[in-house]
Amino acid sequence: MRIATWNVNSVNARLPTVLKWFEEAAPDVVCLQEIKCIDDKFPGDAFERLGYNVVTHGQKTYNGVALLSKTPLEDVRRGLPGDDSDEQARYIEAVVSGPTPVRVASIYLPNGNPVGTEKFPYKLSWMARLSAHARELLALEEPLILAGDYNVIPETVDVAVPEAWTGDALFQPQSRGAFRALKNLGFTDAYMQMDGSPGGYTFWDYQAGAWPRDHGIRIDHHLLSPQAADRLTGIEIHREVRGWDKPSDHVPVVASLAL
DNA sequence: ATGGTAGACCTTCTA
Repeated sequence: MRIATWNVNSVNARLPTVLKWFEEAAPDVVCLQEIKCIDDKFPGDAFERLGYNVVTHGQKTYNGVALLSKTPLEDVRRGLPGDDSDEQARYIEAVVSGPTPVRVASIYLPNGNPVGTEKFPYKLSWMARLSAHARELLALEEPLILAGDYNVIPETVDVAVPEAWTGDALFQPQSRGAFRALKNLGFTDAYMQMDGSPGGYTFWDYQAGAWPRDHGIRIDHHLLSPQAADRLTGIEIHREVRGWDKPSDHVPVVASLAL
């Protein structure tokens, strides 16, 4: 089973590109982020025609996440628990049915910039809520994958030009520490487990020639529970997609599991 | 030259 995560930066602006990748890569499960539309505006028909079941947690203009799967999605949760006043659509979770069911979450972690505004503590409190929820999910002792745009550069090897990111929320010690704390609950970072080589970037800014200069960062991650990590067989970063027409600034990342 | 691009959408916010 191949499980992908992709921040598409508007599913409607990018629909032909997204569908092209789906047809070429034929993933079994996809976690989308930044769909940038409400549920009613999500182009579900186009994905259903390709054989996917679709669940969304959308929002007008900003954010929005979705899960797509070739097999039915059950036990759907929309929104991260822990703060009923949080109106940002950044989390959806479901169980992918099959011989070995696997629980999958599509995560769009807050960016947090600029540091020094209310956005940064929002990021950190959202990460604390994610860790609290993840702890409960780990207690189920099931195959579990938390995949998405974490908006965290874990280590210096995960950024081409570290000095350009020192003041950025994605590379703050607090952000990186919170990511390590989440991982240390018992998760495996699929990329580090299967590859781990420097330069495994998943995002290149639209500005300042970041893509042609390969000034990227690795911020899209699959975190696997022990029951999922034991079945992990590979990780692929589809970086060529960044060179397509009208690309997202993120590329798809695909984890393979023996399920 | 305090830059540069992209998307939603109504003038500015988010990234």
